[in-house]
Amino acid sequence: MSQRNIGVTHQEFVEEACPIVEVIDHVAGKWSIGVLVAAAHGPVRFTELERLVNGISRRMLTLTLRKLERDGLLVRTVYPTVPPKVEYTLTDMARELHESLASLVDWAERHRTAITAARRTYDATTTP
Amino acid sequence: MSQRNIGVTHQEFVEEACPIVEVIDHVAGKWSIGVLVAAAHGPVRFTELERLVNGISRRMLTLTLRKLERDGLLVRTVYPTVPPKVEYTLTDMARELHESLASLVDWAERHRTAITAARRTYDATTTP
DNA sequence: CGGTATCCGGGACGATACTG
DNA sequence: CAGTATCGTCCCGGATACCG
Repeated sequence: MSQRNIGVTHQEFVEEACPIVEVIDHVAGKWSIGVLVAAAHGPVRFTELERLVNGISRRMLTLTLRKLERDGLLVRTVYPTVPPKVEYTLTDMARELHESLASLVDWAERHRTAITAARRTYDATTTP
Repeated sequence: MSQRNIGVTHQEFVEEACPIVEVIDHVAGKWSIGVLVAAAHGPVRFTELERLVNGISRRMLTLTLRKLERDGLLVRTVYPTVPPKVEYTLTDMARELHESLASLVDWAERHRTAITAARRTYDATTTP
């Protein structure tokens, strides 16, 4: 990665090249997985997602949704009612992804105590 | 997330709770997937990984390896020779994860042009 | 209800240089 | 070969406040 990307941010530079690593980074990002999995059941509203995705802030939810919409993984449907109603739906491309994500989450749930234990051991042996 | 986590970083705070989102964040992080997939073939050396994982810097490779080792996903074996030789091997826990990761990478490869196209469309319709 | 705007601290990350 | 150290930048992401 040369230093001659003057006037262009690293973000833009990487997007230009669009390697898989960057695609994965979007799709498998901290919040993206939660949102994608939560939206898999069917159309989901903004506030629902806020509750379903544990620990996400309103700001990050908005940003994550916009990013996923931009990548063509989510469709945003606005119903011009009062109060407003907005629904998010997975695209076919995203639905195809769902199984991989689900198995990832499953793995994480099954092994998270083992991971916590491994960390404690590692920390104990490196910092006495 | 209360504001009363004085004296404790956000990192530490989240690790304490250790929710799946944080486990996934480690495992599915930008570089972690690449490293994990590259190491799946068998024992891999540091320099090999540097070549296999496209675009990673030496620094990030080291940090990623340490993080994965700490989480109990990688075993680091040092051979006390000159020049030194270090091998990284997946643990059983990590090997179990490999299939999910591989299908994720496969998905990303199959759809990355579609994603690039979706972005262009999105950008064109939002910023005229 | 479903956002947007602003502020700001801390972490992610590359570049560069040095080492056993 | 396989790292560590240091530095500087950019961006992630929470807190808070405001809006149609």
